[in-house]
Amino acid sequence: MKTIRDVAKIAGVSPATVSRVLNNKGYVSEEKKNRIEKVIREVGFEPNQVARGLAKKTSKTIALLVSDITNPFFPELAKGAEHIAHSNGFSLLLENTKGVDQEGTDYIKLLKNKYIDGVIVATHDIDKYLLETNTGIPMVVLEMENGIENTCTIKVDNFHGAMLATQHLLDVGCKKIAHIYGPLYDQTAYERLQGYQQAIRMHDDLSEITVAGDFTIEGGQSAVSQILKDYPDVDGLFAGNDLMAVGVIKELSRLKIRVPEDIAVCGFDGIYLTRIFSPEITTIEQPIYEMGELAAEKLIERINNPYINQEIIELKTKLVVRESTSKSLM
Amino acid sequence: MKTIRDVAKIAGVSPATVSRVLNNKGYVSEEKKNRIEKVIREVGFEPNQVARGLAKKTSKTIALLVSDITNPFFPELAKGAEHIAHSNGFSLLLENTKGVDQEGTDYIKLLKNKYIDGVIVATHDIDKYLLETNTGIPMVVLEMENGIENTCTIKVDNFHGAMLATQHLLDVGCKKIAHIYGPLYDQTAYERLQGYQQAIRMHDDLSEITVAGDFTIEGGQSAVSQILKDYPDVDGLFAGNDLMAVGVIKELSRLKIRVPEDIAVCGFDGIYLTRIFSPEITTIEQPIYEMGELAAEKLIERINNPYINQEIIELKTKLVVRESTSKSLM
DNA sequence: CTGAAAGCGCTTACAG
DNA sequence: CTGAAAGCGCTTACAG
Repeated sequence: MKTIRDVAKIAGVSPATVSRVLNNKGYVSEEKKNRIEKVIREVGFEPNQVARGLAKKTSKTIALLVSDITNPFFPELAKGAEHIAHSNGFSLLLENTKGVDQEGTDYIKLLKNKYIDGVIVATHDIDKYLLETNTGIPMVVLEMENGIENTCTIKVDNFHGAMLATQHLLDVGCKKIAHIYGPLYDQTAYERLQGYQQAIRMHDDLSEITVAGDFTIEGGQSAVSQILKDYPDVDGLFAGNDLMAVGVIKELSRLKIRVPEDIAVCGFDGIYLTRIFSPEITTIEQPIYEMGELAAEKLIERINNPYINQEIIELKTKLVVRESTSKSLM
Repeated sequence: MKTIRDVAKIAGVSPATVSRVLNNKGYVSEEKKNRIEKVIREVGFEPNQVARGLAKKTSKTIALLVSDITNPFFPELAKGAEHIAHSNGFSLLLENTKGVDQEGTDYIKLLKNKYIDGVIVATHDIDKYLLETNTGIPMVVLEMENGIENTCTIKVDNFHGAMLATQHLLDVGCKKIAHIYGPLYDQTAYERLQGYQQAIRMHDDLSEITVAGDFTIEGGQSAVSQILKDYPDVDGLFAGNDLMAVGVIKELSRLKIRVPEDIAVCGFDGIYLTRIFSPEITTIEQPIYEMGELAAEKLIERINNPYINQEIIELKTKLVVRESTSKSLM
């Protein structure tokens, strides 16, 4: 491996001058600049990122904290984030936080010891406030917050989306609609529940039916029997996320209840699975890949300018109608 | 942030001695050792990984190269790899190789410039031989090779698995079984095709029906019409991977052909999707998560001892029978 | 057993 | 505009 000293020697200049052209900062004569660039190309020199990192306290890498990469929401997000990271010369460190290190102290250490330049937090497993105050590292938080000092929060209009979902079920003729909500410490789950309730309350002849789920397939499955026990005449189910919608449909299929003829089902998130499942699942779609890209963009913006204040970005969701609610198409 | 000098000063020793206890190498008196460890704990000292990296030419991170993390095979693999990486103090860098940088020169640069300690290659998008010869970095290759000098290859017995799948379709009463194979530059696809052919040839009354697919859902979908055009009486389909099996079932459902009553379907891989799809999909299961773990273990073994020779590990697959072939259960 | 010194490969005031 | 020097925070022969 060539070093900056090798380049300097060949070009007949000092390492400092080479460094200047590498970083495009400080004055350097056109003539030397050309000479140095030529040598760099000829010997195939690439600056050592670790050495540079030590000197500049940077690593050109950002971390993505997700609870569990096997949850299909996250690969899409990760791909979007990685795309933008790469186009800006950053690498992406992947961390699964589920089941590890409650307080996040290990992550704090990691981020600091490796000079990680920024972090995208898409998990509830660790304390974001602690992370922020203890590292001072630029941060973008996804999907789950009311905003944290010095960070950018990216979320979607869960409330509105949930209203859309509920209204859609009414539109296709459902008379009795239940909602399976996610864990309420998750802001997302809470807002969606509120949206459902609001939509129901706008109609005097409807009443709320809600049951707790946990955002997993199994949660969706077991919620079904609970609902049917008390409300055997339910004809519409709005699941708080797509994974639960999948569970719901599986369970209904097991019970020989037809979707959407007997019960129409709508999910939330827009993970790829809703498109390939059979029946294809109606859902409130979030722009997941784009959220990943935006998160990385905002993060890099903050890395380049640490003095940006708190910021909250709310993205639009949209209803995507598919087989699981297409009664009229049957 | 405290440095090793701060610790040394407080403990009344030299930085070199602190370094010795940090690395647990070289002699240091019990008394000083205790004193130093106490100070380290008290001030909460953590060695700076970047500085250490520069001195030792290491980064305590391994890279995982996958073609596309949104392909459901890879998150499971990544999770397994990350688990082992973390328990050994390594971080995981994630790289999606699809559509970027054909020759892999960018990756070569990245790996060298950041002192990446090792790399798990689970993609066809870049030239592994080039990678090996140009970086000299420890490498584990997945699923796709006959072995490369100085690397560990982990694969499954695709041939045997494909025979199992085909035989299983025969066992449940199929008389006319077609195989949709993946792209043949993929060793995996080739071996599975061979396994299918071998199983068919063992029966005089059967003949081979094969059609090319591309390991995607869409590929599975379009293969169905091709097969049905020429062989309308097909009653068993063995898809070269699970994604194609999903496509096959979706297309059959669209054509109102029942699975498994009219046509039984078997996939290959054992991705999580086969368990949650409806109908649940019979498949030849690979231990994906465990492969991720094993890859990381083998890699770390090689990082710690660079003189390990070429190695090929073949794991067993197993048949998992589910609804898509359960004719008798209907 | 221990410390001073040099080195890992860069960057960045500083002086000229 | 340019170079010598010091520094980023560790590690590792080397001498004692």
